[in-house]
Amino acid sequence: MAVHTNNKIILPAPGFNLAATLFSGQSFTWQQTGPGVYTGVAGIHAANAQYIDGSIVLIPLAGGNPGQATAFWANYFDMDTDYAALETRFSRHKKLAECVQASCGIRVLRQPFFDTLISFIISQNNNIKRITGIVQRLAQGFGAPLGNGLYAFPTPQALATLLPEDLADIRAGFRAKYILDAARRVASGEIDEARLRALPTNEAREALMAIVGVGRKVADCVLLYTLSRTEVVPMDVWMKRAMEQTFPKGMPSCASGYEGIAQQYIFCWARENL
DNA sequence: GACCAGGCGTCTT
DNA sequence: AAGACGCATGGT
Repeated sequence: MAVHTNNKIILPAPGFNLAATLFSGQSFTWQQTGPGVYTGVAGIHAANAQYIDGSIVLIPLAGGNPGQATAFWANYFDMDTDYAALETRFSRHKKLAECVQASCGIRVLRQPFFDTLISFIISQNNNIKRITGIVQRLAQGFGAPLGNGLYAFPTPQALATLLPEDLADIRAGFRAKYILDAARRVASGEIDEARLRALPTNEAREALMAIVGVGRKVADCVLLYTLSRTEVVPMDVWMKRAMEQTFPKGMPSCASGYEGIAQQYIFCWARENL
């Protein structure tokens, strides 16, 4: 499945679209650093990524040993899910087939818990460009340096003791207090990733929504992008508009169990066509 | 259910 | 150059 040789990690992923996935609004920690080359950070890991001959080719820049890095990125890019099979299944529905066509090769990333929680708190009432900037400044200001000008995402502990004014330079606006509330609850153990994983989706959502600044939408993004609860559909106002125009009767049943992934396809299609 | 909470990217004038 | 508008929302 995943091969690592000469400090390279090769993840076979036929039909994958790296750039579309990286910049589809799931993650805010990647940037293009060359033609077809993308540099990104997730947790303590950093890597250059390219898509070559049907495979994701990663050159780790920071993180654990080669074995750990391989396992981390294979999970990150959701290698255990058969996207070809999903696309075939979604394509049974005429309209959803169009969305699959348009989204060409999107995968739903499995991102580190705390990164995702904070990133999506920042994403509320905000746009991708600005979100990326805020996340970057947060990492530079409070994350561990990884070399090459890259910074790990800050730990909950690093943020938990801060005050909103300490985040002024981050320019997160009114979201600063939300970031800190989330960090404190995670640092104290009140919100615990392992415990959330053991919980049914409804209860995990409820627990997340106890954080000030986490509503239904942000909670569902965390459920989908880190806990891989593919049945949730993080429905925002923009998406609602797209859905009502595209699927007046709701999500097609052929997506059943993978609504969140189907939504990602719809989202990409809608961005092009609506 | 209305309204407010930073500030910034982007589009208009 | 300045102003308007909207934002992958949530709290009050």
